[in-house]
Amino acid sequence: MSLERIKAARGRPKTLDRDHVLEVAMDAYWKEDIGNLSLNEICRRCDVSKPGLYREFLNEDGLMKAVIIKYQKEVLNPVLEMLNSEAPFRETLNNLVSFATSVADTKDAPRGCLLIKMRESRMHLGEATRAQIDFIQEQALSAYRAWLERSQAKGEFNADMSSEFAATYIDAQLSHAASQLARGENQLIVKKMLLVAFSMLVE
Amino acid sequence: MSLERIKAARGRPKTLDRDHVLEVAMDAYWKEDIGNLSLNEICRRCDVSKPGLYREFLNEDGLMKAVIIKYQKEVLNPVLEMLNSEAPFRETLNNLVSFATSVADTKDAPRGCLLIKMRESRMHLGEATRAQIDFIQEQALSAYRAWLERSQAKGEFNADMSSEFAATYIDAQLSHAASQLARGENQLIVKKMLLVAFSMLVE
DNA sequence: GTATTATTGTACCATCCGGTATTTAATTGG
DNA sequence: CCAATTAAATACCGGATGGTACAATAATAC
Repeated sequence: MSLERIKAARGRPKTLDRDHVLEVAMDAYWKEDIGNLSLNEICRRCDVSKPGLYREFLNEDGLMKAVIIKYQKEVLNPVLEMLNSEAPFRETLNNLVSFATSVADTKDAPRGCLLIKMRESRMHLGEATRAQIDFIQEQALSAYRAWLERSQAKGEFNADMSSEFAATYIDAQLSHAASQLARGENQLIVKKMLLVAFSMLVE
Repeated sequence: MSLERIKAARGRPKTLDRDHVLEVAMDAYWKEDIGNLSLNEICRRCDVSKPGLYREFLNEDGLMKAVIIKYQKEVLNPVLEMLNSEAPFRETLNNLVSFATSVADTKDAPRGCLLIKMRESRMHLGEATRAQIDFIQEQALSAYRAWLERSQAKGEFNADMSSEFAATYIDAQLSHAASQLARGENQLIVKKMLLVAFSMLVE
């Protein structure tokens, strides 16, 4: 029995495709200049009226927050999963580097990391989006830290620095690589720089 | 004899203070979000009418180019001068780090580097400004390179990488530090990270 | 004093922005 | 068939933007 069909709602049927809007918006924020991307433009691109968008997401802040949450689920969480692997420290670190500097071969694929882009243009974001970004950031930092401490315990990571500082350093370098890619810099050079920056972590 | 007085120009005497406008604009672009700083706002702040500003600088692009040139003269060139010193490699590198992470103790002093800020918000800039930024960037990279090659010749720098790559790496790390400072991150942590990132260059 | 030259600021232009009031359309419940 | 409900899109709001037309002003040249 039960919710095969959800009771056939009351009023005029909804035609707005929430997921489609989020896909278009995520792609746009990821590839283009966040501060110069208007709600109007997004409405145009996914053929949705402005009041429709406001009904669904409340306001621009709401849309952006929904976008970053989608990004978190689809892109960031899989990365953080890598940190739970029992693979050797070196290997996981290399995986991180490879992942961060990988670029889909499609010509107009997004480059860099949407989270980092948003963090960099913090001033253009609303309250809710900012809060969500800070939350994700904290989450990531503690994931790095836990991974580093596990590696320390296994004797695979023993650089002369606190796990907290190392987590900050790794996050900073990966973020920097992401912005370089977003700015269009050469993928191989960026990767080489990351490896140099991490070289003292692996003896 | 001669140009004690410059011939007392013909028409209505100019009252617009070009230098004052440039000071105000440089300060503003340096401290605030470039993409959200309108010409109107700058006019308001230095009490100049909009047509006056357009007459002096042609357009927004012209103003920004004038600002970055002023910044180059007053801030960047002195840094590049450091690279001509005959001091040991380590010492000059440390000077670079200290300079990059120094923050005036005044509460509302600008943080980070205007050049890097502009490079990061490239999309908000006009043609002329972009060209000037690329020019400065090339200049800086070859200054780093020359310095590295001189240090190599003196046997003070011998990391296993080309001087070109090392120059790119150093520039990237210093730039990253500048954006972190601009974003308000802790000055001491940023400095510590820079030192770690450069640790493999000095043995 | 009058023409010439150059700089000034007011007041305006079209365009876009985020956000909303309002009317119209599509459906269910009775 | 008629109310109730929900979502739709048009058309608008005030305000900001980059940029300009234009008349007023202040000086020199003659």
